[in-house]
Amino acid sequence: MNILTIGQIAKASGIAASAIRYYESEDVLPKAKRRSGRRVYDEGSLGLLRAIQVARAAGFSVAEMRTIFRGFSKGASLSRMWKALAKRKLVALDATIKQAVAMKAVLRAGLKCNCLSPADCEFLSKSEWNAP
Amino acid sequence: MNILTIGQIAKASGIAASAIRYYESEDVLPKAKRRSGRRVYDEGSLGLLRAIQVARAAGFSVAEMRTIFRGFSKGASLSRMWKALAKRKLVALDATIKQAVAMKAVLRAGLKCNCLSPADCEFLSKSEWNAP
DNA sequence: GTACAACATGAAGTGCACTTTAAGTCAAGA
DNA sequence: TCTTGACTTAAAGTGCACTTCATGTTGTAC
Repeated sequence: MNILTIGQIAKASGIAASAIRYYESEDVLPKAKRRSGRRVYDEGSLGLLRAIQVARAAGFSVAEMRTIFRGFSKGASLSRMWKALAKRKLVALDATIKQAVAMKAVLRAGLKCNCLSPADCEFLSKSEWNAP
Repeated sequence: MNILTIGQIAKASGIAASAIRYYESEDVLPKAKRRSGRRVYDEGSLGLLRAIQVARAAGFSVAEMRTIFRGFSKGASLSRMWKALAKRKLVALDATIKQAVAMKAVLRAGLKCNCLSPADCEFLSKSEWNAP
């Protein structure tokens, strides 16, 4: 396992170096080892950064990622928090997927629809997708 | 169709009145008619607000919603913009769904996994889900 | 050994999406 | 009529997730 500078993992992961420093300061990433002041990383960190990318894209906040990623290795009570958050998030992700599917339906219909305004668009007023 | 005050649609839609005024100011919502200064709405507006909720949840920005919702009724060139945005968004929504599915896999694995840290979690380092 | 790019830190700045505040207007009920 | 609460506006404030800046240090190439 060869070592990487922050610039190198930044490039490799597609996450800005400033963002990586920010995640470290926010305790989402563990404090990187320093070699004469500079952060050094290994390839394992790259996997973690990709996990962060996925989590962000899936709508996790920085605070949530702190719990998710730092909770991996911690003891019983933190682990319970982790599991509780993970379960809530699984539900939230299903909601996200449902919303995305609904919005896809809106857009596809919009691409075909010739209504004059959203307010009296027959499709928009249909209740299936804009349910309570 | 009975008329509604901003407080009433706010309650009915679950969107704060301040947010509704904000959407109007940002030209996402059409300017509401005023009755002695106060905004008045009809039930059609409720459908539009729900559409906005779905769009927000699906990751649309306010600027995008302006194009999406105000573009419904406009002429040829705006309609072309609308269609272009809608197509791009359909692609983006598929990406969102994929990310959500990936994160669900991460979380489900995490709920079963006994690794000591994310950095050396065998699952996290698996490449299927954290692909390029 | 000197120049320069890449790094370090802390603080301040940015953009988005609202919310809150301040000061005033309006309408309906006691 | 008076009070109360829901409304109006413009402007300022908030929280998040970073980015940029100012200043200083380090490692490598020449």
